[in-house]
Amino acid sequence: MSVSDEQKPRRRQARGERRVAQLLEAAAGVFCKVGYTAASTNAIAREAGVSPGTLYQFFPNKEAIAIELGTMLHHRMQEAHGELFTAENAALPLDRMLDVIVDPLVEFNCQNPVFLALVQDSDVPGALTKEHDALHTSLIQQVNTLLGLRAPALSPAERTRIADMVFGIFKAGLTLVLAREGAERDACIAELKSALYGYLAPRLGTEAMAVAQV
Amino acid sequence: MSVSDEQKPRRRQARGERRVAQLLEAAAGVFCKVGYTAASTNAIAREAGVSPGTLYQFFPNKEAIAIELGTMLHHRMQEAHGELFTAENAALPLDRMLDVIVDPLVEFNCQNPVFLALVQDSDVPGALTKEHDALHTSLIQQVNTLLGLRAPALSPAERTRIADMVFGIFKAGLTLVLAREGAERDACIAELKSALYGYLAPRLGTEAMAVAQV
Amino acid sequence: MSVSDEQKPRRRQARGERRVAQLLEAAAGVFCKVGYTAASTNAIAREAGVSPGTLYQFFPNKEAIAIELGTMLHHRMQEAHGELFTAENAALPLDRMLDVIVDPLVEFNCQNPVFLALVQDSDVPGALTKEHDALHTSLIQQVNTLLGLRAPALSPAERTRIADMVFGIFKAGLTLVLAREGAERDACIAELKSALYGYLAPRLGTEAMAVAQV
Amino acid sequence: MSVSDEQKPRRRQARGERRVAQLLEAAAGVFCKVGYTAASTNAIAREAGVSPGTLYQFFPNKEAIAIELGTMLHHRMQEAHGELFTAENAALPLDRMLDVIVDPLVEFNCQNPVFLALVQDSDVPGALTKEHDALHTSLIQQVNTLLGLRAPALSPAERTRIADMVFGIFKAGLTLVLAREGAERDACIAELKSALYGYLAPRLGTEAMAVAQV
DNA sequence: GATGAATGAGGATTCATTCAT
DNA sequence: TATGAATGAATCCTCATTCAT
Repeated sequence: MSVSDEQKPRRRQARGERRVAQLLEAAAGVFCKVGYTAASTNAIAREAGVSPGTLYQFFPNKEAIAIELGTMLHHRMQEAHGELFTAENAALPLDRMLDVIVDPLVEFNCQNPVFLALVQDSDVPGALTKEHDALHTSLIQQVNTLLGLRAPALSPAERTRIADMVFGIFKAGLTLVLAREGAERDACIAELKSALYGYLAPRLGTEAMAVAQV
Repeated sequence: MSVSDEQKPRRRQARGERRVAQLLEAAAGVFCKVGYTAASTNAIAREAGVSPGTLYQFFPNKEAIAIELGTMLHHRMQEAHGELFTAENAALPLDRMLDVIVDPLVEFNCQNPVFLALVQDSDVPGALTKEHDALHTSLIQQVNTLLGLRAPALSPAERTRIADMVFGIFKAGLTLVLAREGAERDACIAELKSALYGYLAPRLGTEAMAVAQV
Repeated sequence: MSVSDEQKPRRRQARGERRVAQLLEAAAGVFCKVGYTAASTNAIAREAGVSPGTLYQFFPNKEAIAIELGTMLHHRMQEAHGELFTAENAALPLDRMLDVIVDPLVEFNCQNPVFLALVQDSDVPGALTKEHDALHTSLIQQVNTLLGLRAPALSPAERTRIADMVFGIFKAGLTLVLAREGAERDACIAELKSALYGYLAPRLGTEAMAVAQV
Repeated sequence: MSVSDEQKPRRRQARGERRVAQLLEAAAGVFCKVGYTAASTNAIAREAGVSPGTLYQFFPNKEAIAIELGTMLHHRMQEAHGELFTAENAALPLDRMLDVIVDPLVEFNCQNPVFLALVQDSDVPGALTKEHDALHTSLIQQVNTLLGLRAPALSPAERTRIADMVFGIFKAGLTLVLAREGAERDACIAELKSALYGYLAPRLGTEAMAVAQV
């Protein structure tokens, strides 16, 4: 088949994908401004400069927007910073490990503040379903896995608890970070890392680990 | 004023206060179930067993309910546990200090889970105004003061930052605590204290302080 | 308790009941004009001269309006004409029985044409649920019972089938009747009775029955 | 005109007719499932596996689909069973006549249940315009004509009335028939014929007629 | 004070239809 | 032709708030 055979369909898809991107961006803005619950699909459509009907041609309902937005952010984050919760990183000295993981995450969240908005909805009861929670769950799972690599002696229950706590501290710190700018913001980032360090040092040790050869 | 002049109003006040209490309790239930934003005043009135009109005889609008609920919880907490952020407590060894402050706070929040719901709304943009934030602000201020007592060398900016972070960690931990029960919950409480300890130890020192005589 | 004790509540109820009546009447009009499916709750509210919100203070949804309208018509019919499917009537000569039963039914339907509109919805798939169907079911059941009195030899299956058919013929005839006026209408009524007579005569006999003494 | 001039259009017509058939079949399915009013053109297009735009390339609006579906069914019926309302059939003994006419009609409707759905819409006010009614009208006209052949003494008004009634009874019976299966269904068909027999016997006589030579 | 009826704008979502590609 | 994106009015229904009683 010729190129044009593929281009025509692509253009159609392209228009749709552009719209989807546009809508997700608009949704991001609205979610940031008023939170998921108070965000109205009409407002999102308006922000995107399209009619309500158009929105519903791409998303079956409001929650689907949040879910897709979450997925997209997840992808975007991995594209931007690669995999962060790796065995290599897990083996670094604790302070290095935190730098290497927290800095990109914070950086990403500063540029995509919806991320936090979405993830905080997980703590508002009734707002979302399990699917919506996928982003949240997946992130905690990654932390959990990293903990397993770094401290294999921890029981699964302990690991889960620590992962939950780490993620909670991260969200809390991120909230502060995003509410500040400039030097204030940087100080906050340092504070967050310090908090994580203080919490994790007794559990993970501060030294680099010997890594198994591959 | 004559006795009767005072009694009639008093009775009304009494009835009114009962109503207010009734409504606040109902609001607490609804806020916990669906969050502030999604809570409807009609639902609150229904839960309280009164008509919507009655609700509006005691509160000018939905936000006022949240505000007053916050105030009430604040009072109730002080009644239940006295002042926690005292100079005496500030002088305790860090682990004791955390026990003495965190345990009652957690205990109180387990019995009044709206507290967290309200305080978390502070992180949802658009949901509330400054007034609503009073509870939040006041609590952070108390932490701030305690930090001043415990570590007078900290700059105000540092103190504010640490207080914010401490409160963030506390909210995060509390969220986990309230989502669990029994032994799981207790382990979470320990985790929370451990996180605070790890964060604060380098800043506040772990030893008891010599207290100035009063 | 004094009379006033009862009157005050009554007045409140009275306003509501007036509204309900008003809304049901409006719904009747709209259902007649466009059918149940195409009828919009906003149109009903508009027809009743109230806001959409008011409608929903009395009915939880569109179907409930139809159900209540059906119930109300059922009651109204019994008030207007008493019980028609009685043992006495069942014992009359067939032509008399039809006069005695069909005439009041037709009369009632001429004054309440929604009845037919509602009952015909039972034949449109997807339009209604079981509850909505109650009116329909109950009427057929009454025919069924009458058949049992008149022709005890019929098997239950036969009786059900005949009742269904009788009701179907009745609806069909009624549709014709309501579409005509004056002498044409009267001729149609005669036609309907004639159809029922021709159908039932071989099954029920045409003579009066000996009735058991009471 | 050259061959190619005709072939291209022909092919298009051919493709078009396939599309039309596809769409009509899809519409039949949807109308049966939810009724004409609740059927959405989007749903029909989806069911047909084409886009909404395509649908509107063949039909100017929703009603046109119903109309054309009616026409198509009409043709299909005549193809399947030939002309039923003939002078020969009119001359048969009444029970034979009913067998000969009703059986094929019922048979056809069992295989094309949309027919009934469409024809019942004629009784839902507001749903359709005169054009939509063509199917309905034409069928009644055929009954009317048959009555004229069988009972020339009837006045036109009487004939119309009887034709309407016959058609009403037929629709009512058909509704019952289609709601049942197997032996139940057969019993219903017998019931329907019996009802028509009882109604028509006094008007048409039961004996065969002498037919004029052709 | 208390009630509950009333409001009407706004919520999510659908739909018949049109249009650019 | 076929597509599917686009529309915007209309759907059902909810909500914070007000008002007559």
